Amino acid sequence: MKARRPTIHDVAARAGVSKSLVSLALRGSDKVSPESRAAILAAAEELGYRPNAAARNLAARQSHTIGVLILDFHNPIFAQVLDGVQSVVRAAGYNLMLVTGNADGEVEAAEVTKLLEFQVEGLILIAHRMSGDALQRFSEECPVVVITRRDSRGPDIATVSSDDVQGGRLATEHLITLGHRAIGHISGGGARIARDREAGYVQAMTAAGLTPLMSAGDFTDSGGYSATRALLDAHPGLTALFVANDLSAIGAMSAIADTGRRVPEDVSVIGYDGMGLGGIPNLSLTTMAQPLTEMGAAAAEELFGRLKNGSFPHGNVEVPVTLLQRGSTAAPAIG
Amino acid sequence: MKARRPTIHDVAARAGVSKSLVSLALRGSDKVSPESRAAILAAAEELGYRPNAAARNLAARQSHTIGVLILDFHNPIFAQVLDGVQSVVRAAGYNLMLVTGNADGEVEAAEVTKLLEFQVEGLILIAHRMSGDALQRFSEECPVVVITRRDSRGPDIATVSSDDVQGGRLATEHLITLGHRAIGHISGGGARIARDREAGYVQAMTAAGLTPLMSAGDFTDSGGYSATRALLDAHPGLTALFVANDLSAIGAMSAIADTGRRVPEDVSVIGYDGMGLGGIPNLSLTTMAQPLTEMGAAAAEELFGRLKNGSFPHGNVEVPVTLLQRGSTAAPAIG
DNA sequence: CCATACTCTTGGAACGTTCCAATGATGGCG
DNA sequence: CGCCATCATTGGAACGTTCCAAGAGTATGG
Repeated sequence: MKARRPTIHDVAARAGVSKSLVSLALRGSDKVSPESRAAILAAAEELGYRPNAAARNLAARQSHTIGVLILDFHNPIFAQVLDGVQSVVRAAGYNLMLVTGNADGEVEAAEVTKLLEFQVEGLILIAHRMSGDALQRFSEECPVVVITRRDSRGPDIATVSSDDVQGGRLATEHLITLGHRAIGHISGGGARIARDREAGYVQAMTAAGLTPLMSAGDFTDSGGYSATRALLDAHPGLTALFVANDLSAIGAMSAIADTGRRVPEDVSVIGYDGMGLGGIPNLSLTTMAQPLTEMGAAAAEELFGRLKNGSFPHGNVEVPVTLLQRGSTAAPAIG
Repeated sequence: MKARRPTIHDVAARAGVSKSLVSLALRGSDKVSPESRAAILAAAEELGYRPNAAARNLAARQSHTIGVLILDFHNPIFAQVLDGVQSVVRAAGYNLMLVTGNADGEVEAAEVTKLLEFQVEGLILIAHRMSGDALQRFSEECPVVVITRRDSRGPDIATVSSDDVQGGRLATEHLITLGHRAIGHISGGGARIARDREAGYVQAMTAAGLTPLMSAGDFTDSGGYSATRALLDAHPGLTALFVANDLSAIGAMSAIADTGRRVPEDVSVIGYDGMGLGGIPNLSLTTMAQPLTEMGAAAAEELFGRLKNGSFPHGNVEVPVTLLQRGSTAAPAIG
């Protein structure tokens, strides 16, 4: 079958030097004579030599690798966050190991465990569903930065998040200001962030003397669709909807269309996240926007600050959510 | 700072056995006495022992890991493909290492190189932009399965793809059958797949005696948007558009809306891919659908077949594209 | 001309596992 | 009672690197 991969010894033999010098030369040390370097590079090239990362990490006792957990690849907002993470990590010359647990806390913990077995030097969680306990245990082994959630804190845990309660409040107030009274909420389920946004909604409604009307989605497009169908069946008089995230809001708008209503003429819709797709005028979804790519970059900066200087530069970064008014919200029809 | 991580030796000492027995017990061998097993498990637990993957892979001379390259995390269709890959890989008890080159062939090659340094046993490319040469070289080091592209073949390369020329033809013929004559095409740029779909479009148009009218996008939503604006400016009389992929089609629909036209009353739009979001009635995008998750699963099956039996079960899998007629296409307005 | 410094190079000891051949203990059987 | 098979266990040699202390050779300065 396939021949054994050439090792550093093979390169050394072919170049007529010791393995130590090959190691030095290949890593670009300046204490290798030009002739030796040339011979070594040529030998490596001819043999098709490829260093063994396992051996390198083992011997060097460090991996130069950051582990990243992504909540869900189907939601494009996480790709935007990942862009920010990746640019900083690449600039620092580090590697990235990327995993997902498909929004299941148990699977996530198993995947993160694998990352730790690979000796990652730090962990960035682009949202997650793990228990506080699990997170705490992981943070004892390497520094952790959590994006979007802020419920677990500690000396080895940094967070990059926004105020979801406030965001939920602002979104609801936008609808109230437009003149809506019958305002529903499609929640994101039991997750922490979902409950915060929901709490903001309830606060704003209560403060305005209005009755909260809710239906539970799950942050997915199809979940948003069915929750909206249910809520519209129960309360046909709704004129506005605050949906827990943009992906669900896309589903909600479909549900609205399917009941013969128009957006925003019959029902206004505001989402949450500021996803790229939402920026497309066609969807034209009014939303509470988070600076997604910046959040990813900030998380990576926190981590490298910690890796270099022993402590997180900020520890807990709070980014603003801003109302991005587009075409899916309007004043209610008179009557 | 942090204490040195406990090793297998520490566990052995604490359990009062040899390191070899610990290794055996931890891997679930049946030739370890129940008492020893219990003692070892307890010791490992108490010390918080975590095996070192680098050492394991080095000593075992295998990584039990599959490398996966994803073209672009922003396009949700690849998440669907990944679902299929992941389910098969997990069922086989293998690990996954996931990378992306942000649709840049050079970066992709660099990322794949890192995967090979980690001794991945196989490679799945969920679309890619690398040169045939680069691909060939990689395939000499481990078996490769390419999804969506079929232009590189060889004994160590399998493909899972559909007939993009045919798909482009079918999409165009759908519009022709509806009665359209002024049919434009928003292409995906110079990539192989893009050119194939474009070729199908040109074939169908020519066969029907119609003039092809094209504008180059780049498979992204914003690229689709601007290419569509340009094409509509140049040819205001267009009544239908075949767009190279769904993500671009979403952008195209926005552009159409921004010029004051409606879909499908003024302009029909057909996309390509069958992305999940397209299934939402609101977007309601007619599309040429590929069985995305199945394609991912099929790719993984090919790879494991090769790993187990030395040869790919099929080598080149062709999946069908089917017309998924939804609300974005209709007969042209009379006049 | 010798001591010193500097440049380049080297062999061996790690790193934390797995694998293997070998060892000791136990029990059944003729 | 001795022999053999079976079972549980062991130490040492890999795996392919990096790191380190030390060596060889050459130039520098007194």
